[in-house]
Amino acid sequence: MSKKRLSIVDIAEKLNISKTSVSFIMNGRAQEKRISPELVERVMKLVKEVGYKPNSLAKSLRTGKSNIIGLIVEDISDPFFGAIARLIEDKAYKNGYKIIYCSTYNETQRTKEMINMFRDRHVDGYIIVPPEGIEEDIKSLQDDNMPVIMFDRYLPLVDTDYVIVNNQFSAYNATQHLIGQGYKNIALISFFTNQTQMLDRIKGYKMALKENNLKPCIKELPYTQNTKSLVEPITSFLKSKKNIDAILFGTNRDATCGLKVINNLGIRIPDDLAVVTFDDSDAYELHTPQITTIAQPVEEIAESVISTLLAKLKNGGENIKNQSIILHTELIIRGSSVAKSVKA
Amino acid sequence: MSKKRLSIVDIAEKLNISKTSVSFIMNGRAQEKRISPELVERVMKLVKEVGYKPNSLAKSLRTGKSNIIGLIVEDISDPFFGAIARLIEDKAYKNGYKIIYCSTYNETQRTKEMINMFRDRHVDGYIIVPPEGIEEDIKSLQDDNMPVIMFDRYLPLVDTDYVIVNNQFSAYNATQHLIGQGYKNIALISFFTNQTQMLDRIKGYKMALKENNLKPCIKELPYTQNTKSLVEPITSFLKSKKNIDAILFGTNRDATCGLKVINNLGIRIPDDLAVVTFDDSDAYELHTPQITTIAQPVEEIAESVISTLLAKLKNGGENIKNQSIILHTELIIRGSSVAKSVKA
DNA sequence: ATGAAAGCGCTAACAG
DNA sequence: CTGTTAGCGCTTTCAT
Repeated sequence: MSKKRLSIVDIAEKLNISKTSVSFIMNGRAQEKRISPELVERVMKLVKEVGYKPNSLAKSLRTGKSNIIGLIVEDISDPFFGAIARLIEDKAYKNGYKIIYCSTYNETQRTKEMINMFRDRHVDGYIIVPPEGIEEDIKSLQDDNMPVIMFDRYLPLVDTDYVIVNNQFSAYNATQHLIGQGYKNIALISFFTNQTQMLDRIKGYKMALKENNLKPCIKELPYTQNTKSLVEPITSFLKSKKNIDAILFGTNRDATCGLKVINNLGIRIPDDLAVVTFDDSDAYELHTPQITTIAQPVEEIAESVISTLLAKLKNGGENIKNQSIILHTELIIRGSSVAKSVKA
Repeated sequence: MSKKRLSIVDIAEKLNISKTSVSFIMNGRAQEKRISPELVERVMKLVKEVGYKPNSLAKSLRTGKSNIIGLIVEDISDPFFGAIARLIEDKAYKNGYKIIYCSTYNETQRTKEMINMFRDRHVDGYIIVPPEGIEEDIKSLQDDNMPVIMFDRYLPLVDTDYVIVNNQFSAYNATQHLIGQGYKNIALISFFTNQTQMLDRIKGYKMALKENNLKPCIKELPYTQNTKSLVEPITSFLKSKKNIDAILFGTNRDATCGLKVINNLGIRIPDDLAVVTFDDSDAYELHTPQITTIAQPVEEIAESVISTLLAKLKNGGENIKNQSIILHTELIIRGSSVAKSVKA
């Protein structure tokens, strides 16, 4: 069929007019340019007929806009990020933007490469879940006037838009909940990082304990794509800390792996050990007993991220000051954290 | 900083040479064009110094190649597709290709639009999990010599590369397993579609039953993004079919929702009802009892898809005949399908 | 109201 | 060995 794509000149030639007119008409500027409705009619008819589509690459080259948004998340196969990616994608498409995405796995070097690839590809805006150490790259993006918005966490030393949740309160609240249910030796198990979301969660956890004169006990895990490698450290931690009676997991990755270990060891929830985790997932609802979670408002996060970015994009990127949007989580209390039963 | 990106002419001018030379050198064709190593040296030094990056848009416009692969899956937030997307992305990047992705939600119209967007964006190749009704669009892609590979299912009326699993045997095998464990009233619950993977699964299920003189019982569900709407039909099905003693779920979506219903109704697994499902997931391993699954070889699928596509891409897209790659699943037997206990 | 022409940054014939 | 030049397809200023 269409062995060769037709260009704007093909259209112009067939109609014996100049490509300028075609261009104006295609871009809805006929009125403005006072092109006769009759001509507009003829052009549109032919365009429809032959299925002419402007070459967006050429358009981008000329205009400098690509209508592509770069989405850089920690791991696209993580349910939390996957769900947000889906929602963002959806809203972006509805606004005429496409998404190029990739995963950082929290690797600084990889992230830098991804940013460069996107920049190279002339994406119009960036949505980034930042690992540490990319401050300079972000600044350089901003120097080029590229809109950048972060979510899940942010870089304290760079002024960007960002959307996060109230991590500190969420962790504080969840810990208070456990304490209220009678638990006293509450551990926090989470991957180790200096990222803001985790720092805040740890802070909230510690504050709740302090308020109640309890001692914190934190088990730091490495960040790894291969969750199997988390089994050993979690197992030995649980074995060595027999007095722990409740665990707060920092992320769903940690919890998913942790629950496997707990089940393997035959530890009963909540009788032997109460469990609360960040991020909701089907797995927790299906678990027996169901797992209490700090559910993040996934839809609101996606909505805030994309609408903030689109606003900048429409506006030409300037004039609007950066925003910090802090959304609230919901503590969904389930069976894994019910009141501690008095044991023999 | 870099208020304005420099172009190839900037480099050429600074060195007082022509942009052609710069272009050849940048593309590693210095040797071939017998450009003096000394000049190459000088150019590379300046390029590094000022951080010159060729404008890939202009390059694409000129060469017709974009180094982008379009990935169209059913739902990026589904664990199965998310995991494959991640692996594909990884391998693509390693080969110098980027990924633009989107989700179809099995909607024909949406898929057509996505394909058009990708085509418009001049992607070099397509990886598609096809819904029904896009045969013409695919053929049109092929008319333009675009490499297309499908996975999870294929379109019987279009000759493309595809990677699938042995769905019929897998369903047959799983059903035989249930029968071998003493179950006799085995239902299949799955979303309704004429897609090949599902047709094959149904076929395998039916054959196993037929071989054993058992009657099939199929509950068809609509495909929907909102799994909440599946609760009602599954609930009423389970309530009305009291004699069912085992269920095979057609996909992880169906199973995840189905398990919630089962748990809600207080039905015990496997005493009241045995369960087997397609697609493995953390949720099934964490479930009590653990769920028997037909695990698809996610890594192999991703590997086959991307390497087949890359081969076509390197080759210029022609000459290589299309391949059908059929990978094998693994039946992971867990507690949800152990031998039926003799009930009172 | 419409068209000519310049140019976005790059590649690749073709010359020299 | 290196440079000139003609586009890729589009937008947009400036003429007419």
